[in-house]
Amino acid sequence: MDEDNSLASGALIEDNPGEIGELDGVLGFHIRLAHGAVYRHFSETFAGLGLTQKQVSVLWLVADLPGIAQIELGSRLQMDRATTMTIVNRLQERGYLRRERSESDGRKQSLYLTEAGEGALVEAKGCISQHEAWLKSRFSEEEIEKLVEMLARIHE
Amino acid sequence: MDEDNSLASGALIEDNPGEIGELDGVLGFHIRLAHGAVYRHFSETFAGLGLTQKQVSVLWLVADLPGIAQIELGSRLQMDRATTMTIVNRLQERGYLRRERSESDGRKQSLYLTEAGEGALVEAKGCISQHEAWLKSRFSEEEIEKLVEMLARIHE
DNA sequence: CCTATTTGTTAGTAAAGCATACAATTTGGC
DNA sequence: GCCAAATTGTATGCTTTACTAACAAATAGG
Repeated sequence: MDEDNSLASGALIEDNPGEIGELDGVLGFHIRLAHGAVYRHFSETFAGLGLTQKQVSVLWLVADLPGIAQIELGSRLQMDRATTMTIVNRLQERGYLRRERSESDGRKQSLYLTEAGEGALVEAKGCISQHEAWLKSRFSEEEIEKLVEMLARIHE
Repeated sequence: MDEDNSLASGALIEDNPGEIGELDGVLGFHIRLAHGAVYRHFSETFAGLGLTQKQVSVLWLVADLPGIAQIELGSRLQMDRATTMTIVNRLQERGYLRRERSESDGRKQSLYLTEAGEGALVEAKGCISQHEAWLKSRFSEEEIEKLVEMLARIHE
């Protein structure tokens, strides 16, 4: 069959802008060692809600920026338009999100949370709190701050 | 279509045994923050070689344990038999790996590196060195040790 | 006003990973 | 020694994810 040279562009850092520093919101971390020894902690936190991390991210972002356009949403979460479509579609089908044509620009869809969507986000944030409690049971506040600070340094 | 409740079992920790502590071999790390702000560094290190991390892991493991059975290899890298098959197949097609029926157990395939496979692994290790140099340009040795130590604590 | 760009949408594609089914082999109870 | 059960490898097909390409509607700019 085909080869699986499926790795990305080879760029060492693939990141996005945004603010670091809020302890509030650490979802997990993940280190790869060589030899396949993958040590990680992933918050599969949202499994109980039937939500993926990406979906929660979308809800969260729409809550922060009501009326955000799909293209802007996708860009902030590093998804292309097609991928954004499928995620927004599913959230809409579940009744968590609604679309409206933007008045100022008829090409754009303005996204808003429904009440159900707000409820789901509240639940998701509850899951994050649980996860953070777990994190804090293992690491001191200084350690986590140090970790976040180190991450910030990656992007300098 | 179907829902995308594709998350794993909900287990908070999904890990594997193995030794931590060798600075030698840190391939990258990756922290997820809420709200979709994903800060990470992944070593797309092997892209230039046309190898994925999993493939390198397989080569590495076979080099360490010549004659290892597919099932054992897959288990150590947390892949099921089918996934292991495809990866081993591709590496074999490229001439990096060869299979032999185990003499002691006719069900098993014993895996060995070819010379080409050893060469590829050497190259891959070179890439890791480069990556580590990058890491060390940003973090002190104590910081990395601290990081690895923190990871170890996750699994206690 | 006409062309180029942007945005959303759909459809098709490729890769990763999994479950299932099956064959060959080994193991264990009798 | 014999037969059922378990193990291992293999092939097939499915699901999920994410991408590209093609297209339509709307906007922007000369």
